[in-house]
Amino acid sequence: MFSALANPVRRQLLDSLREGPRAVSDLAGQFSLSRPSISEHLQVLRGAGLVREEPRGRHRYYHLEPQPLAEVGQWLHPYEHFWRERLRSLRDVLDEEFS
Amino acid sequence: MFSALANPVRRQLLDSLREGPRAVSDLAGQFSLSRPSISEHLQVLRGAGLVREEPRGRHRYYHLEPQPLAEVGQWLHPYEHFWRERLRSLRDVLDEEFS
DNA sequence: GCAACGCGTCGGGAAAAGTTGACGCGTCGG
DNA sequence: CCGACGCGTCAACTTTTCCCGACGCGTTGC
Repeated sequence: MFSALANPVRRQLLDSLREGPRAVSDLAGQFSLSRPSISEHLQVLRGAGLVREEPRGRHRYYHLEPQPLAEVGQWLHPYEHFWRERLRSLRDVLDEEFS
Repeated sequence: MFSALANPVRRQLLDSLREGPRAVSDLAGQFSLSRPSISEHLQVLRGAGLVREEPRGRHRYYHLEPQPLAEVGQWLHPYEHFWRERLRSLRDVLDEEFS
């Protein structure tokens, strides 16, 4: 899951798919990468359950499938508490400094 | 940032550091990895700003520094909307199915 | 039909990541 | 002062990731 998101190209692919389903060549147009590379990135995303493919004629539309990202949110959750804590204490310091 | 979290060992290191600062050998004990490996993983985390080192005597305590994780939260945020949407519609289907 | 198109996949090469033993440096305890 | 300890770093190796050209297969349009 995390390793699927480790690559910036794959994250950008997901970002693009937020606006709706897209065909491979269409997606590949955004990058200075060969089409096979994009195809393989999409396979990785599919392996993580983050996209779904819908073959339509000779095109193949990829759909965003965001549920697995909830797992990332779960991992992140205990830390959210921590960094909010941090920001709060920072704010307190600043309050004291400039009050 | 994401690539720093891509490795399961590094995520587990962060998890351990949630409970408080720890020395390297102490951390290394949890894994079936050599100590140098752990050291280098910690360097990666330090490069991402996720840990801070506090040398104390011949030990070196690593502290969790969770702020940069907020960046992950930000990236995730637009998707949160999506997967909640998904769960809601799933719930609606189930409601209709079993009501 | 048949040429052009859209894709997946495979083979192979390059680059990056991960792992370890060996070494060196500072610190601690006796 | 000296041996043991904790740690970072380096050199070398293995594994994984990334990228592309080449190929094959089904689809589309003429």
